[in-house]
Amino acid sequence: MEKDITTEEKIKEAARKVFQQKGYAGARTRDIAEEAGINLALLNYYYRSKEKLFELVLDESILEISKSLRILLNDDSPLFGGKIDMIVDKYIDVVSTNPSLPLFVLGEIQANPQKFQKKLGIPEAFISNSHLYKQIHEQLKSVGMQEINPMHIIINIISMTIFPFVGKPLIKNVSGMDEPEFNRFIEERRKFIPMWLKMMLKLN
Amino acid sequence: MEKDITTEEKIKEAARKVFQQKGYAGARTRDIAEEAGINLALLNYYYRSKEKLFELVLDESILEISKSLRILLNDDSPLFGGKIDMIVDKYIDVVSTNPSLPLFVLGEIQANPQKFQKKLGIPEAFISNSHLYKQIHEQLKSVGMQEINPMHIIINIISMTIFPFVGKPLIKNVSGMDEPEFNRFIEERRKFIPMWLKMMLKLN
DNA sequence: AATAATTTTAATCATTTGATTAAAATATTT
DNA sequence: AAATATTTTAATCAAATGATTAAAATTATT
Repeated sequence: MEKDITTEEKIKEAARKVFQQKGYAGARTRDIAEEAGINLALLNYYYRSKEKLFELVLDESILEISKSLRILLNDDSPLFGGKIDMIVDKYIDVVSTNPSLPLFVLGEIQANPQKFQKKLGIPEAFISNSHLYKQIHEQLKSVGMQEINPMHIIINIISMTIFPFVGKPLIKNVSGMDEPEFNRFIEERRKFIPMWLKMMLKLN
Repeated sequence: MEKDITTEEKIKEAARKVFQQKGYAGARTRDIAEEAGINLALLNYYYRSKEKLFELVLDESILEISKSLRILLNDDSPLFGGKIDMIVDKYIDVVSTNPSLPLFVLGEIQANPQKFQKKLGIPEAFISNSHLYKQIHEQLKSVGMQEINPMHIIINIISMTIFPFVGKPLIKNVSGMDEPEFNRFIEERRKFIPMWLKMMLKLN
């Protein structure tokens, strides 16, 4: 019983890894089986089909992304410098923990947009209902920049944080950074991104 | 003769479209043939194999990206507000013209990193030799922020510009924007991104 | 321990898919 | 116009790949 769950979980973890690296179309069920160290038939025994297994992995991936976004958006501490530091720090943590997640999900959406209409649903203008959105709106108004849609600032947080991970191989190449240098580069951004955001918001 | 080139070109354009949408693994040669309105065998007649055709499309894609980056990095006008406006404007133009290009290339790198080692080569720390890098360095020094690696600012330009395209479906979803709203959003960023960059550089 | 249920495996199937071939159609040259 | 070269097509092949099956191995139950 204990071992059953272990095998099933082992397959899902292998699937997650292979799907994230190769995408749905590029992943071979045999690759997943080998990665998991199991017989190919077991994959179908536990998960019926490649498609079903993929749906499972994808749903969990989307959930993770939603969760991290919700943390970012709905932290209810008042908006001042320290809050910006904190949410950026948390967000970088999440992305660092699963660096290939964003590119995986974005790539699958591009390959199969219609499938995601249902999966994502319409969260009723999710961002603009968030606490952070309203706080940014207030702050921008108070410094006379109410013509800026707070959405821009939120997209900037996400862009400046996630893009270095999405573009990592390319960035390492055009910058000449090696792995440790790149990691230091990311660590530096923990301080700098909040600083830049505060400038954008004329905060402090 | 005229018609030969047209057919050949038609196939390559169809391949570009299908590869960009589905990726190498997800693209069927039959899809490409159908998209081009030709018989499947013609694809192999002109390009030998799916792989060869893909290499061609990919090489051209990488070239386009390199080219746009070079424009950004090596503009030799002096660094002041107007220059920032100009390079960001140009860069948004390039990305708008081919919005699915970045995600395509980044996805293929993730699926097949080793292939890109050769393809990209090591351009001897490309960015840090650039004119823009040196200008940003000077500017940061002159306002007492020499501890900031200019690479950060360049990555910020690229992030804030490209990420909205890479993440477009997801952004539209979590923001509730429709297509025209999203386009207006991008247009707004033409003004805002230079403004934010000037704040980061304490320029003006 | 015997029986039953569950898990795992090896072998095989059927479909998809990249590629080839030989013939037909079309264009070019003589 | 005949001959030759080029382009296009329909049919087919072979390999890859997702999936199934029946039997073997293992674990749980009685």
